[in-house]
Amino acid sequence: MKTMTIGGLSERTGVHIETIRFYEKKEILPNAVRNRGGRRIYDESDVKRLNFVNKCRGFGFSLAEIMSLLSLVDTKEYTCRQVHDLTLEHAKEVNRKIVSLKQMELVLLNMADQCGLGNIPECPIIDSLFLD
Amino acid sequence: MKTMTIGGLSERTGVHIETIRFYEKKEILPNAVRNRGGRRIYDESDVKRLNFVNKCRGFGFSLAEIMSLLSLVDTKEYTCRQVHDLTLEHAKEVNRKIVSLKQMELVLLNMADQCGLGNIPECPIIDSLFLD
DNA sequence: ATGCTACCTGTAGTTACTACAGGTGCAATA
DNA sequence: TATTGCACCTGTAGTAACTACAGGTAGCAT
Repeated sequence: MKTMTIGGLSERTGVHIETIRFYEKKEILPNAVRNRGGRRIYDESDVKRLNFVNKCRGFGFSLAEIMSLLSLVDTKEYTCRQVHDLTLEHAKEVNRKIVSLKQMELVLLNMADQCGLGNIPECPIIDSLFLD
Repeated sequence: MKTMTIGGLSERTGVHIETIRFYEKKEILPNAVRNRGGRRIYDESDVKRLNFVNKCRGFGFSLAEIMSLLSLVDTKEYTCRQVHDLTLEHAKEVNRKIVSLKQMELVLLNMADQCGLGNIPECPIIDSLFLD
């Protein structure tokens, strides 16, 4: 029996109401069952699914990736190895981002380091950025 | 004398033609001078400014941040210290991203590690994501 | 004169939401 | 029972930073 309102689901999962409706429109969540008045009603299985989606988002998976994970789950046509590989693939992607951000950080810190901290308009950062 | 076409500017800077027009619309670049036929023409100062914008984007500055940097430069009302502080601020932001990505990476690798790599449907990753 | 390419404008699509506007269900209070 | 007020409804527009397209024109070479 579904009795939870969209507001209740939102509170249980920490996902904004608008985002829940957005996920439904994008077919990440199934079309919600409605009560007589036309309002969405949910139960524990909806909480589980939405938590899954939310956790995956927290790990940086895109909605497209989450959809493919969910369709594996929905059809039950997944193996542990498939999920393992997808996860590792994603971890590699995350690592690539880390590496490039680290490089960026280094350059920024170096640039800042070369500043005289003076109150004069000349600034080596601006100068170097305008070069070439 | 401006003689460079938008295609030339694009080649010189590595910035797509559409992006150059987009920057103009967003007022990051000034409205381009036009030739008799109504086409945009550029010179070396435009190359410099666009390179500045492009480098900043490469360092992860948002267009809004770049605009504020450029307006400092345009009005010549900046000091080395101001630019230094903005740069350091941004470096901190980059660092925060790195930290959270590292956490994410760790969790993903741990999850993958707990997999049996088997061809059975049961998978601890899926199970743990569906919990709570 | 013809044809080709580079250019022009304006609009729509991308990702993952968020923020409205204008209208309705539902539960509690007077 | 009537009314208030909140939670909900749909649909659209806005966000960032572009990219892609459609339908039309400039300019150059042949």
